[in-house]
Amino acid sequence: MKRLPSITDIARETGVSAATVSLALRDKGRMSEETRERVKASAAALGYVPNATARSLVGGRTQLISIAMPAIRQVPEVVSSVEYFFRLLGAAAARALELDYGLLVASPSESLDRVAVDGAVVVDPSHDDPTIATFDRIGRPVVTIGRRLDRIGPEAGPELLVDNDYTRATFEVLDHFNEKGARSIALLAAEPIDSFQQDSIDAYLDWCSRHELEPRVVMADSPEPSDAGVAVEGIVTRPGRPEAVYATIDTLAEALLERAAAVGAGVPRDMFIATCSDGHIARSTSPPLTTIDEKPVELAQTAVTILIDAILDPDAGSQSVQVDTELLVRASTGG
Amino acid sequence: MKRLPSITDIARETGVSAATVSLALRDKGRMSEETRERVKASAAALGYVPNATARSLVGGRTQLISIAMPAIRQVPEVVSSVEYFFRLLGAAAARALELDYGLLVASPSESLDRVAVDGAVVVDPSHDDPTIATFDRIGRPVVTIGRRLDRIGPEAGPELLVDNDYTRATFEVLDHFNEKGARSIALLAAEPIDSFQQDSIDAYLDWCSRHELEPRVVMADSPEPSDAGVAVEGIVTRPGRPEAVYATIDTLAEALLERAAAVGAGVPRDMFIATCSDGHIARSTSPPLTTIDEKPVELAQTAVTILIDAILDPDAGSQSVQVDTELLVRASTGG
DNA sequence: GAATTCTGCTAAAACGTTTGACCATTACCG
DNA sequence: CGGTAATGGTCAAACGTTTTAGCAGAATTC
Repeated sequence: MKRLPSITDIARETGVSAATVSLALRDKGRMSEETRERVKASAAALGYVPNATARSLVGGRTQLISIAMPAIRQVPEVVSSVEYFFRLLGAAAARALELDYGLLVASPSESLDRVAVDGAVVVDPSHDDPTIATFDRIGRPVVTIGRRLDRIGPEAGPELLVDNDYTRATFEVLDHFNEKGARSIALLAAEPIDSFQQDSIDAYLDWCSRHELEPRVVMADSPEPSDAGVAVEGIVTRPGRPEAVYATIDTLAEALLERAAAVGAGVPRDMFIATCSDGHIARSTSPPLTTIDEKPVELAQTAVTILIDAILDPDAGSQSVQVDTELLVRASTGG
Repeated sequence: MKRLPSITDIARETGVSAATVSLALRDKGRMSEETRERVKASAAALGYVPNATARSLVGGRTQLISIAMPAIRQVPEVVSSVEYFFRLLGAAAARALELDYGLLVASPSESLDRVAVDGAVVVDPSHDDPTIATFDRIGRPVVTIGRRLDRIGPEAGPELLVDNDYTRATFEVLDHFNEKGARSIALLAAEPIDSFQQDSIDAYLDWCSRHELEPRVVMADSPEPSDAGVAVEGIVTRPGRPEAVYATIDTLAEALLERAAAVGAGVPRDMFIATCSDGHIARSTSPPLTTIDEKPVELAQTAVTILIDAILDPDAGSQSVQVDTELLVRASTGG
């Protein structure tokens, strides 16, 4: 790799010291306008580009943050809610760039063996995420999108959390079903259960007991349509078919819809369906699905903003922000 | 940000020099097994994490590469082919990690004002990409996924390119239409025309002239369904409706399919449709769409591999790899 | 028993930048 | 005209590593 012009080269060219060059280029320090201009001109002529590494070394900061999401590792296979994750990623990158940070794509479980980033965003953290453990230990901030299930030890830093209020969102769906006249409501979820699904299930059970309805939670082996077959079949078959189903994941709702059509159960005529994570799937089924829009763009923007605040002021305390979801009512629940 | 234990702290602890610590931890240099173990034990006890910045400064490499894709900036809006880009990104990150590199999400048009990465992958490069220009100038390798439209100046480094053979892919689709008995075939594309669409159009025109068929290229204002209305309408209306349409983008095909259904034109009964970029859209329409699978995972893996090769051996020459597409025949062309 | 090789380690330079302390000059004040 | 202030810079340390050259002593060779 060829040697790039450095601050010292400019210094030699213009006959000033390296310190002056450094200051001149960043419009700091005291010097004559003429010197400053000469330095800048020389820098431009030489095609000088500041060396971020050297800058980081003295500054102690890399201006880099990372984002870890489970979905990214499974990408070669089918990932549910691709659109959700992609939006999350895109919005995070954009916000980071605005704040003059770079965004590094990490995978969870990758327990960084070198210090390279100033902080991390972790999406849907698992309970034993080694990245989080390491970051806690070395005192680098981590903001999670979705609740942390661990929170271990006194060494853990302040809690930085961005999340949707899934309890409220679930209530909203169930109330909507109720208003539309559904009396028996089932919930369809899939392994593995993350904090989001756990919250939804809890809220569902709570809601059912308040409304004195018999809860019915059906679990699929995975969000993939092929693995959801049995669970979906069980819901859709005739005796005991619920009047409404809230599926926690869009692929589940899609599978359910297909199966319902196959056995001649009309949606929304015979059954309502709603799901979480608005995206292409929900919009393009027939009928289109009523969904909870989780506002991934806001989630990511908020997370990055909080993270960078925490980097700039390490002594600031915990921060916990809830991003409101929005119920998008579509034809699958009668418009 | 609290000061982390450094190599010097370990040196003091164990009573050896910093150089020895550095060598010990990386299993290099000559020293007694006992010393090596003592150093490692001390490092572990102190919770030492190597400082990547310092390492980069002396090594001249950051172990970081970036990936730029147009789609990432448009993410707050609707992005066509989300799945394609997400897979590209995920596969690139995974491959980079395997090779001990970090992947930075960049946006095109962001003309890096500091040197932070060792090389870049640019997806669907535009003709005036400032990132590419800068990288060329400072001698950092860039591999593009999709042909470069510029290639300016003698200073430009070797060409590093990964691409699908869209000519071949387009021929395959058209031959498939032909075999199925379609006589009039239209092509539907959308502004802005990138290298991929240009290749497809050229191939289409070529194919038509060889088969002595009248070509019919229809352009939409953008890939978004809302902007494609007029173009789609023009194709679908009765007199002169083609027997088959190849839409270069999946959202176009989807819009076309919907409009066809609306005017009572059955697919595949009255018209065949095929599209590019396999993804959820193509799989879930009814009927499902015949597509060209571009193999994004392979594209990204290859790109990252080539890039890192070029970083490790800057004097190696140009590299150009074609990744084979696969025609996935589905119901929209009669199975 | 002198020359050579091996072993185990260290010193110091280098990477490119930032920053705080300092130092000449020249200008200004009363 | 002596003292203070402003101007326009420079010096050197520091950031945490890697790497090359070298050195003292022990072991081996002939």
